[in-house]
Amino acid sequence: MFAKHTGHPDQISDITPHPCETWPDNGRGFRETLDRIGDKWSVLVIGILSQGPLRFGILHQRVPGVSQRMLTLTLRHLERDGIVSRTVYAEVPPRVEYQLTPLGESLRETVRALAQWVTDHNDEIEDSRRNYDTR
Amino acid sequence: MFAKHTGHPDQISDITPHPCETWPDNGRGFRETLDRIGDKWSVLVIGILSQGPLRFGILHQRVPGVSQRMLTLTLRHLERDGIVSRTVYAEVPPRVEYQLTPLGESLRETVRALAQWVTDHNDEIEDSRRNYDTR
DNA sequence: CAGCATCCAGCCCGATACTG
DNA sequence: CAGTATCGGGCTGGATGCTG
Repeated sequence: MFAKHTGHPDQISDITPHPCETWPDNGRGFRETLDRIGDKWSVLVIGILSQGPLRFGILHQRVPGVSQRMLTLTLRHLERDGIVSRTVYAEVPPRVEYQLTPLGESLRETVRALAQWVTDHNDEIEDSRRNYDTR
Repeated sequence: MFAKHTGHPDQISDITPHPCETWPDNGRGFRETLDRIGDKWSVLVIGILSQGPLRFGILHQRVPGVSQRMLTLTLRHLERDGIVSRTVYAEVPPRVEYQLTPLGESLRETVRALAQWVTDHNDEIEDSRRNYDTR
């Protein structure tokens, strides 16, 4: 599917010391999983759920700009991947709560680190953009 | 670009104890920056560049599945954001090298942690998917 | 309340062709 | 080698309306 490199000799410009340190393997699954984590809403949802379980409505309010449809889809995907669990309470009106699974918990720190980085460097990046745009 | 939400009233329903612990602020920039990091190729490119500077062609070979067009676009975006720098050498044939800026370097650990997580839990996730799909 | 179904506009991104 | 230009299909994702 990929790695169909044209077969020329690796004329690596010897800049990097460790040639083995390339990407994990280019496996199909790797890409797929990365896409899931990297999609438009997952990180936000995981970040918010890392504070505790929440029901659908609250989640909807807390993720700025997400539509009902996309929140539902995102949650289904995360559920499918075993990152989030869904609990339906037999009440009326219906209540559904979402929370991180242990697998999801293990993503917590990473996601928060990412969010932290974005928060910390946001200004810097916006400056860079303005600079780049006006030249 | 987005966030043209119809302006619904904030009727937050007081369920959570700490109202401050929400997302950084829902700022426009935050979403935008997160989108950049989270887009299809950025993480891969940053991960590879974190091993050292590379020229365009090599990068193209090392990022599995990326088209020339998307690699160019991704690099332009990262350059605009100040994460990657681009150096053109006045030679023939032309040589252009890309490397992480200090800002990009500061993303290194986070990105590698993310990649590591995906690698570590990929199997688990694929199992979960299979399980989810057959019920 | 939580959500699915439907419609459909817009962009993402790959394929292809061309240039300095 | 390292791009730019252009085209077009597919998928993303918002809006709306309807259910249990």
